[in-house]
Amino acid sequence: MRAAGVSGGSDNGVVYIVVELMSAGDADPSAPCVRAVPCQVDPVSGQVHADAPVVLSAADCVAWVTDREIDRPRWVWADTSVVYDFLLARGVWVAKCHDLRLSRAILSRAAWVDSSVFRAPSSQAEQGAQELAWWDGPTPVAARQDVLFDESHSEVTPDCVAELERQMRVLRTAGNGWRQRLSFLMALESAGALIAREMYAVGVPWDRDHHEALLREQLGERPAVGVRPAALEAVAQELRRLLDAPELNPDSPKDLLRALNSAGIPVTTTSKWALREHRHPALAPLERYKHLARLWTAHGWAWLDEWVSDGRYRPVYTPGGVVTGRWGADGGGALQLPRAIRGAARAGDGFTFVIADASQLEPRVLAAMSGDAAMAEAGRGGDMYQRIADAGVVPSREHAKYGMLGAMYGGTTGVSAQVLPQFRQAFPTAMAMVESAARVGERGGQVTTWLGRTSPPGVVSHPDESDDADVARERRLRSRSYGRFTRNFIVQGSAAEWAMAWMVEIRLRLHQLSLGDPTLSAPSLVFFLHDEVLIHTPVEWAETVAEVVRVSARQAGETLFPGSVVEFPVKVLVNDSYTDPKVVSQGVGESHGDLADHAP
DNA sequence: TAGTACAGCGCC
DNA sequence: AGGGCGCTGTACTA
Repeated sequence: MRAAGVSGGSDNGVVYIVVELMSAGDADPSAPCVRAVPCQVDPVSGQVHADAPVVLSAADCVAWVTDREIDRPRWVWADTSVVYDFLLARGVWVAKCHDLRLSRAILSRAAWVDSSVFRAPSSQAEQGAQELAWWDGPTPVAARQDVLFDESHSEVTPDCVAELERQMRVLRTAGNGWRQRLSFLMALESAGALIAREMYAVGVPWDRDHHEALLREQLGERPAVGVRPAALEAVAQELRRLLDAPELNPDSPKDLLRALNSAGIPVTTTSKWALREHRHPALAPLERYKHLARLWTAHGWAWLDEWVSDGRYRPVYTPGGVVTGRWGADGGGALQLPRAIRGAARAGDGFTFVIADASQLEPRVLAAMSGDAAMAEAGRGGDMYQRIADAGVVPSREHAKYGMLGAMYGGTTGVSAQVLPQFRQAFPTAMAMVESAARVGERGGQVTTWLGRTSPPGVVSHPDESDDADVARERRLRSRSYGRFTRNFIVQGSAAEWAMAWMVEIRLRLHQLSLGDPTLSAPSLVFFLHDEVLIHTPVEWAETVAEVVRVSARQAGETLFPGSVVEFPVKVLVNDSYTDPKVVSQGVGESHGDLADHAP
């Protein structure tokens, strides 16, 4: 299957259907609910030719498209989280969309386009300016489903067709190569938004009893509100005794720091890594206290009450929520679920999880985008860090790992700085790319990811003779810091693009699978963590799904980096609970996604 | 009382 | 070590 949803490089001939919700209706799929405007986009000018609007029910949405023999039109709407939630609740699955807000954010920051039309209304200045501001603002309360169609809140009626046309025109101010990449990026970002809402709708099967047993084991019984759990209070008491500080509140860093200093521990911060430099009988219990306190406050009973219902944990993702293009999370801590509680994610009866993560994704993306042949070669057929060590570039796997992290993050000390010269020599092309990105950032310039997402403008600050030494030093530090950011931006952001392409491929293939068996028991993507996905699937499809995950990784690499020899192996694990493929399947996981998978 | 800054730690 | 986040409690400001 060619992944139509991903190959958004060209929009020639694509039919766009602009969709707006027009009536709350009810859950009845036959009730009229959306106004749909079929459009064609002129490939040269970007002009949008709109047909007459049609009013559709949810049931119509699918049938109508089929009747018109349109294969997978691109649905266009202001906000995926508003319109798609509405459609999903009525059983409408959408193959691909164009999220106007997410796409506008990409285009309006992109270095390679002239986006002035987003800021300069051509006519009807007052009204026009308001509408332009609407597009850049947050989703208005009135558009959210909980208060949908509450007219009192909406002062501006956004014109989705007009916004689509603005975006298509802006896109065409980019050179041909960047136009295709940005177009692709918008397609990926929009598809990601679909996936994020589908994940929310499905949820991760979550075993409350298991989670509570885990809490009881470590913290004791659930305490009254505002009271420390017994086990935590016991550790606090022990700390007060060991530090000879009867009034100590270990939750107060200030209080704690004072107590530590009084006890003769010369630290200036109470952070875990600083304390590990010292020896004192209180430090082990303190680390234990911090661990338990975190578990209790962030992922304890209150978390369960708020985020798990009907046996499902529903992660709230915000695609494009991070400057680099990574997804963010909004409540529930979807991107910070501690390993310690992941075991509470348990597959339902007759189901299991396919857990997959991409091995050493960022270095591989760096190798591919820079075209560094040596780095690509180091990633062939196995553990990249081990192979770098084996090749004699550095003495050990650890050196290779920290060297790579230093290259991508801008490490200046320790092992990462120490092996920099060897890395420069062994991987000149890749190192030149990240170091060039760093220099651009240091000068206050902007860099872009592989698909053209652009870093925020840096702060340009020129030296001045009147500066004293401190000011000059501060400016140098800021400049270096921004350089580390832009250095990492190109890698982290491009890796996020790979991850989205991977997930979109997986989604379309899983959908193909379920077409053959249109029952409720289809495999679903339920969780995502930067370079890792969790799929809930009927047991009998687990191996098929595992293969889908591997094939999709290969396809994502080929789609993003055509002709590149860089491999993107994934570790795949089939398990009834959410455990870590990195830990559980050393060796085993690789044999799933092994060399045979990458053979021509 | 409400909002915000910061420290600290969870994840990648 | 170095990049990106979200969430929590404490401590502080308005």
